[in-house]
Amino acid sequence: MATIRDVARLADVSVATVSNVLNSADRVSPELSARVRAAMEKLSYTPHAGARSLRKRSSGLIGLVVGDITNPFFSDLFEAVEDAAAACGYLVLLCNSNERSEREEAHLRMLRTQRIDGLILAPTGAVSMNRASLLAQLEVPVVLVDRAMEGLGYDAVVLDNRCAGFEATQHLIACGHRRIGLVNGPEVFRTAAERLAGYREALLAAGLSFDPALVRDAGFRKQPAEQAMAELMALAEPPSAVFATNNLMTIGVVKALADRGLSCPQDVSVIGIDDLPWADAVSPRLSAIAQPVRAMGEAALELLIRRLAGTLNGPGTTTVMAPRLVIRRSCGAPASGKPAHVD
Amino acid sequence: MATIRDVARLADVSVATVSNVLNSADRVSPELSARVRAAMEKLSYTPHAGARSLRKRSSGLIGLVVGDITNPFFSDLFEAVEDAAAACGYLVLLCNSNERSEREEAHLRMLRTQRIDGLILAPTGAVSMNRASLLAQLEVPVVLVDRAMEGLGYDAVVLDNRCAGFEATQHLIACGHRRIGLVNGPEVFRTAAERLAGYREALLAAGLSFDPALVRDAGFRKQPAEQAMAELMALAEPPSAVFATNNLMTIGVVKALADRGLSCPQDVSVIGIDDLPWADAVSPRLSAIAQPVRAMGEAALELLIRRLAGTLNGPGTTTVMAPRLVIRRSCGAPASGKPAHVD
DNA sequence: TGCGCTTGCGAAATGCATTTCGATCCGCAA
DNA sequence: TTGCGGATCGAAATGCATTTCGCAAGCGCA
Repeated sequence: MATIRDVARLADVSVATVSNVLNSADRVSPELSARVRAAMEKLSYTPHAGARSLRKRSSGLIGLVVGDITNPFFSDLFEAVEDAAAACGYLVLLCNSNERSEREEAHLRMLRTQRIDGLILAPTGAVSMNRASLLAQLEVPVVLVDRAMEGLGYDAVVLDNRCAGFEATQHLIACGHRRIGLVNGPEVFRTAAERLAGYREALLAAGLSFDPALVRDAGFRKQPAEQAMAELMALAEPPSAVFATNNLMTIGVVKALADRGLSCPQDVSVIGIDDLPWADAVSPRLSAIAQPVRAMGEAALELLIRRLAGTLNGPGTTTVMAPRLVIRRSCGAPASGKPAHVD
Repeated sequence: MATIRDVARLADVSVATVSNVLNSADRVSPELSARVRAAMEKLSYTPHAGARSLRKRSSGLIGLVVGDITNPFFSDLFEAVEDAAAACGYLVLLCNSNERSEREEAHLRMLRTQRIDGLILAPTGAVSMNRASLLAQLEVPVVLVDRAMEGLGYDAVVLDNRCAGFEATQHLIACGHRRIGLVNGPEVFRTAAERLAGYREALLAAGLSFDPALVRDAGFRKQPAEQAMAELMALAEPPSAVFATNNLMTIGVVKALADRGLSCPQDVSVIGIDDLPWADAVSPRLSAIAQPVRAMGEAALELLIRRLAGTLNGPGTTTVMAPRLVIRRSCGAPASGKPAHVD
């Protein structure tokens, strides 16, 4: 493979000139530049990223670590970040932790050996000291997405989760529901805690009482959500509507309903967080709280770029994005009587 | 950030010894190794991937380029490849071309500057000479996934598309259907052409005639599939069942049906290629031809690893994977009369 | 014509880890 | 005691691109 020396030799200039053509184009005369470019073309020369990152103190790499790339939220996020990064000349290194923190930490270490210029992190699980120190060792700007971590001083881009919880619940209340189930994630996550808070506020605002029996932790996963939903429906007084706080759990809830022969929204209304491409194709057409995923990804990248450029300094900022209620058909008036109980 | 020299100084050994501890552990005595390791720990030393890739002739990076990471097929593929790669000590660089070949080519160039050790490619669009030469310039093993490219001599891992088309169609025929629509991708893609071939064979085997009016090209995308389905249903003799040859188009087909107030499978049966996590949760519960995505990703990576290790030589091989028919509820007997025509 | 400055270019140092190859030191045998 | 093989270790070269700094040529101006 051709090196910069080969190009220099062929163009009959010094290597410095070739480098200047590549990097500071204005420092070399047009005709010489053309000659050099022709030589590069002929040799189909491509600079060596390793050598380059060795010399400059930057690799042009940005890390993006997510918990589950098969979750549409994260794949959309990746797409948004990659598009925005490409526009700035950065390459993004995607790391999928499968929601396992050892893997996440292994990834963090490997990102360090890659000498990434910056990191966008959607943290999995709780903040361990271990992870905090891994992040610090990176010695690069970090932007948190989706889930904020307190006290580390990083920038963060998050959904207004309280608002999301409030609006979803409010919508169900507006449909006439009085007993509303909540299939939530673990409250140790701020996202879950805040969505719960919004739920409670909406109940309160409507003069409804909060019933802990209607709230389940399904770990943000499909399978447990199915189980949780089954439990809710087995209650003496089952809810007439359910709010699931992420896309995976929404699927679980809908499946649990279908498995018991209950239909939505006739028997039970459902609303979820995260809109999905097929939500308006299948039955029930799911109403949802949509997250502005693309905007979140772009905002995160912009924060990172500004930190890298030195345009942004000082303590971390938190950007809160507004959720958007998408009304389809999965929420209707509660059935007059108790829903048919199939078992 | 600490360098190998700092570690050497602190451990009071030469840099070569530190390097040996890292790379050929057996070449250094246990106690010295421990001392070095302690020094690395204390300095929280991490080797510089750039410098390393400069000296070794490999970067430890594998490229994976896909057309659309938000398509579950590809995000599953990434997950499988990344898992397998991590087990072999490789890092995977995901490139999302958004199905645009300029972007794909830009990615290929950038992968070259990164000096990737190997590439797994799910090619977008047709094979241009341009792309072929970009691949050749990479000078690394290439494994094709999902869509094979003829004549370049690369290894490939593909679905048995003929069989997939055959089985899907056969299933619909077994349900009693006689007029079966095909919402296919562009026939310039072998995947599409072969799925069509399977469809025709199944018709033939059942003594049914092939009606070109029932076949539409929806470009493997949702929106056009919706349109195509609308056209099919507007036919004087609309099909009583439809086979969509990928997940995006399946969604479009289902949506078109729902939009016209038709229900599945009562009015029209639907089967698609690619199984989806929500397929058994919503209505219709979609029957589908599942692709062994994980296995395909793993097979692709293994081929690559064997090429890299020199265990595998010679001309490219093609690994054909068997599809699996997943029967749920979206295929039933055709309605006795013509389906209600709502417009 | 001569002086000083701008501009364009090249030589060489630099960044970090790997690897080759020669040096050293050990124990063991003669 | 001397010599030798083997096990360990270290000095230095190497890979590639960037960048600093000095040099030279070309320019304008007096």
